[in-house]
Amino acid sequence: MPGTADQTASHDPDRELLDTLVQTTFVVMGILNRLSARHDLSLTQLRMLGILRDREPKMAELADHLGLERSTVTGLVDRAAQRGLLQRQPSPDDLRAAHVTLTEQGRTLAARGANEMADDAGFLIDALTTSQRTQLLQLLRRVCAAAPPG
Amino acid sequence: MPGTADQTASHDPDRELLDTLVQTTFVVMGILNRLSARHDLSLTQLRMLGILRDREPKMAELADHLGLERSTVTGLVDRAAQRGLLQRQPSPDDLRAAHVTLTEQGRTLAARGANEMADDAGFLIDALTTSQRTQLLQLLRRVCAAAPPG
DNA sequence: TATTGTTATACTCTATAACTATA
DNA sequence: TATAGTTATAGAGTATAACAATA
Repeated sequence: MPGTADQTASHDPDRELLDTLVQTTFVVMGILNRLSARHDLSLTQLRMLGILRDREPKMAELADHLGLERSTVTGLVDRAAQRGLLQRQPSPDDLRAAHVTLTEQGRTLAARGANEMADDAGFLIDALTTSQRTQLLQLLRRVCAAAPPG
Repeated sequence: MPGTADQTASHDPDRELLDTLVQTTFVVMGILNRLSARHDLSLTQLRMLGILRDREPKMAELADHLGLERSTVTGLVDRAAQRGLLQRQPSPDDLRAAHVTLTEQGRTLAARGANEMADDAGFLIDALTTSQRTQLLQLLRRVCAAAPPG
């Protein structure tokens, strides 16, 4: 922070909190990236599997969840389907639409990812006491609640 | 009896905390992605500018900070240099090595990114009281402290 | 010999624009 | 006409392997 006309974290406590939140984001992203790579997945693919664990959205809905363009999702789904992780199911009420659903293999991999995340990221909260973990959970829930529905 | 391949967060509080941490990560990543895109930057490029605000690392060091391969960073630096955001400076002690340094333009953009982050992500902590913000900062610092040096 | 960085190559990710089939 | 999804295209991000120059 020294050296520059720093608008950085300096003395604004909110700024400092947001900086730390961003730093935390990169830490978790790194862990998720390595975890994904271990299974020959991108972070986006892993995230997609996570989303599909409790949803069977149409392509456009999936694109919304991911915050990506429909054409991008076409490719993501193509590659995942080619690996046998998911399928396109025709929609009963709309001949144009397709629902994306996990295969057994996809469901297994998604569950495995969740388990490995617990293993790989567990050390992050090792230094926290039980009550600190509870506190952090409450606070992060409030933060997520502020975000637009994903 | 979790015979029901119990999906999501179930009842393990640590699992639930990590899930929420991941969810928070995707929320912040989305904000950072949109912020970057607004300036025709990728998230990685924005992050690189952030790193270079208080460092002038060699290529290999920058690669370590980013958690990417040296060859990948060659391309990232090439494109950023072409836009006038940074430069390669020859190292005084090693003819092979090059230090990466921000240009004035790069420094300005990095500062602007930090400011806009405060604007764009501020709403995430709007619902928190002052003491909750302090609490969250302390907790996240502890989480980041557990991570390997970046 | 080992290290620093680049090049060559091959993917995946991503967006925009144009297209098709259905609504 | 409008919507769901794909295709075509182009560029960025990423890794692996091979290479040049320096240490």
